[in-house]
Amino acid sequence: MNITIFNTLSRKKEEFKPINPPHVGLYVCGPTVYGDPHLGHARPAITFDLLFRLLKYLDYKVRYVRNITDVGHLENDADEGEDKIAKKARLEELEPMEIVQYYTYRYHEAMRMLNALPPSIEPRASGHIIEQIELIKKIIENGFGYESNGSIYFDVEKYHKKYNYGKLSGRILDDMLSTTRVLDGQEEKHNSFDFALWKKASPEHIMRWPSPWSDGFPGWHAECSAMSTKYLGEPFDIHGGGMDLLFPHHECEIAQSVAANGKDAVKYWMHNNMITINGQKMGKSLGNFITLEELFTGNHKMLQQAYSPMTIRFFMLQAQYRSTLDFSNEALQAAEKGLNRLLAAGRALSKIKPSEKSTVDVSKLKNEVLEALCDDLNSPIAIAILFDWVRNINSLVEGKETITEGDLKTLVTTFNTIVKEILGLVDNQDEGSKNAELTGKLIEMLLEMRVQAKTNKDYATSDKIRDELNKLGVKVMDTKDGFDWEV
RNA sequence: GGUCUCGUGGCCGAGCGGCUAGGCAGAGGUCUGCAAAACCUCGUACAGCGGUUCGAAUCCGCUCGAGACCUCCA
Repeated sequence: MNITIFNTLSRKKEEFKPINPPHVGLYVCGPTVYGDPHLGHARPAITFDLLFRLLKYLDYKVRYVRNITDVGHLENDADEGEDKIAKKARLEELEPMEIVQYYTYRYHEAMRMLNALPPSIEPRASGHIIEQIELIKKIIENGFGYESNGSIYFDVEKYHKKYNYGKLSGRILDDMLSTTRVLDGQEEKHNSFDFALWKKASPEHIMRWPSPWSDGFPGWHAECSAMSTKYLGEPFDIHGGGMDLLFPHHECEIAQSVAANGKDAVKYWMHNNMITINGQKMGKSLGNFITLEELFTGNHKMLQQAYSPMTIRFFMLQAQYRSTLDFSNEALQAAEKGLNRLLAAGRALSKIKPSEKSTVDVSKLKNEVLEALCDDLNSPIAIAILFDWVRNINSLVEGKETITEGDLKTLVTTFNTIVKEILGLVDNQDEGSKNAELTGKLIEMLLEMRVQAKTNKDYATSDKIRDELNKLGVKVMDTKDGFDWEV
């Protein structure tokens, strides 16, 4: 099946054709590890995790590279402020690499809980200083970088004369020239929109490396160009990230690659949209961001309750990645209930008894879901189709619809593959630890006793068992031929 | 100010010229000792005003409103 991808470069959906099939190179901008992972980090992680899973399902050999930015990301993009990690280190009186280590670990933990598969390679900017220096050398050789006081800057104006600066973000250089002219404290740069490739470190700056130009550190944009090329070659297939990185980060990446190698490094650019809270973007400066831990524990003034990692994942998948997604308690609670219904149907599959003939068309499920996902990752449609099947599954359990043994096998495999492997929605209830197994057996023992009480019309006892279990968080449901329960 | 998105039923969210998703909430019903779950039925929504068309939520124009980027952010 062919995948179409909305390419930011052309602003159109394009058919995805890998450069070297069956191999696919996927690079996604990862976090700058100077703070706890938040709701915003979850969006690209889940979006590109879905793409990764889908591509693998379609038998592509995917190399998924997602970086860790641990140096060079400054407080503001005028190439002025302090390095984010250095600042955090100073505030916490820690070694910068302690900050990096701690928040990288926190990020990994959160991603694991969200069931986002680890990338194939997770390179760190600080581990690729040499590659970045080589890249900068090439840019200078080709005449697009200049030295100023030990720092190296990218000459955007010169680059634009030969190539097209702004083609990704739709920015027009002449407009930028006329609207930005204040150069307070930016004497090192020829133009305000020039960006740093290498920054000379001030004496007190801890994170510093030797280079031909000065002891210093690389500019923020250099790492992605250097590392994507190193691990995926040039050109490679897909580069992803949040929409907020479109400008200047990705625009600069393009300029760097083209300036160094004379050609574009990326075939398809993909950008996920933002999470909003009450219609407004979640952002550090707005003070309205929620960390993933707060979300998982419910420990935040805006949260009415805790939301499980799977609820968050499902919530995100219910919207297409290019739409903004508005966060609210109401929306998350709806997602939680919907997810439970979906997962309950998955569990109910084992209760279906095969019949002589099928009154449902199983073959359609897989095709329709894949078709939706292959259309620029339209996960909401895929989920809508799954819910049609939730209804079918429940009807099959009740015997209102029938299915042959062969079709049932297909249904079980297909449904589980889509939900668990492709959408990555796992059911915590079937994570079979010894304890969980024991608990399950104990609950069932109690419920057997309750059935006994019921047949004896001893409703006092039967209700007591149910109420006590409810108190412990076990939901009890009677069925035609017994009972059902969930935690 | 420049560039660009978007306004869909109570809420969230698909749809991108005709066949009017889905989830949650709500109403009624079936089942049941009760409850829960499940199932069935129900709401005819597309910011406003014009235009194109046999036909528009979907295309064009204007108006109103919201938001994003141009500063750090995924």
